[in-house]
Amino acid sequence: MARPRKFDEAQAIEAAMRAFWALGYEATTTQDLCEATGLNPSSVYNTFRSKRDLFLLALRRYLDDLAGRQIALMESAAPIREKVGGLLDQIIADETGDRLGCLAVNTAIELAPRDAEVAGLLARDYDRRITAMRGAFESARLDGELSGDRDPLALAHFVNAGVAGIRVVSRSGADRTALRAISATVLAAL
Amino acid sequence: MARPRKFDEAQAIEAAMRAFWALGYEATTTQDLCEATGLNPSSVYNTFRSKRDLFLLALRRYLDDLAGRQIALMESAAPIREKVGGLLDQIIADETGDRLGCLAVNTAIELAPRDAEVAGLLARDYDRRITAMRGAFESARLDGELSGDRDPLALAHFVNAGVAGIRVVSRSGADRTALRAISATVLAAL
DNA sequence: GCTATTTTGAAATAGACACTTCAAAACGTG
DNA sequence: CACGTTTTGAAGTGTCTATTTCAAAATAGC
Repeated sequence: MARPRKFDEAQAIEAAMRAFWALGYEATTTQDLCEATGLNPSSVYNTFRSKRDLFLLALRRYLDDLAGRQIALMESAAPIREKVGGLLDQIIADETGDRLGCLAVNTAIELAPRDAEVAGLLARDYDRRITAMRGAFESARLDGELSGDRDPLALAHFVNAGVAGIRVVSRSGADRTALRAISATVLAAL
Repeated sequence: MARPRKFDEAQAIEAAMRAFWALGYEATTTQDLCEATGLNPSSVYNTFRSKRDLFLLALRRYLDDLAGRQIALMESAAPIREKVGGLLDQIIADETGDRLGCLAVNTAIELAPRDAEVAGLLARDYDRRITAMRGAFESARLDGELSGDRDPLALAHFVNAGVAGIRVVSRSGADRTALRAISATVLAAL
């Protein structure tokens, strides 16, 4: 019926995602995107319409992945302090290893204030993660792992802010020791 | 001796600071800077050499201001929980009021990963604020406001991450109630 | 194997962006 | 008041950026 594509759309979105992730939205040029995906501009624009539309696809993919993994962790059978500790360890490994950081945090800062659609995607993702984490804190309270007077929703927001805070201060020059101190203090506050 | 300037350099830096603050480094154009400062491009470039140099001046100014206010608060005579509570209240007012956010956080995310000089400025500022806050926690321990087994440096890093975390989750869609829950949990953890 | 339809590659385009040029203007000083 | 020097405004400059164009290429169905 027509000439078939040479490339895999999902793979291209993932490549674009990595480019946006590493460079930020504004600093990523169409040339960067073409090099990352291995595509010609005409293919990129024929398939994805615009840089912004491609970014939205990449962001959606990133957020689904992120929320998926966090929700799985929160719904697992481990004790609550192990779940939260595992999450924090993951963030620290992330920030001290490849130093890529987090596309959700980057986007919340760079783009959300002036792009309502982006802000909406982030808010939806935040809600999903908060809901899963609140569920985990509620179960923990029922299991007696947590004192009954703690508010699961407040704790979920608190841990989430801890995660975001670690990411930011890591980029402000805090070293691994500092990040571990923060993580330990967050855990001790549960 | 020569034609005098029509404008005040410090005022121009402050205007530029506000533009970078609201829009981010990449998204702020030379035209934005000219409009914000009320200057002709030739005056901007004659005075400040480049967009990046002007940004560095604006960032320095912002960080000095920020650190100055935080250090003054930490060195004040109030009880430690009042100091930290006041700081957190300020952040929440900031994020729910004019919604401008924080240039230091924005820059740590957008620019620091690919600009060593910027990263250096942020690291220096982070150190100053941590030092002042650690001092406040140390005094509080001596005054018996804080149990003796708490590590003042760890607490300083923790509160700082809490501040940054509140700013990020606020931009991810968290509402005022959520921010207050985070603030309360941080305070309760001291 | 022709046709209709879509993709691809190379080249182009229009506008924006960071920055410059240069002559006229505006002083302090001698 | 004229000189030396710097600033200013208007108008550029070259480069980059997002996006488009268009003809050639590649298929599936007839």
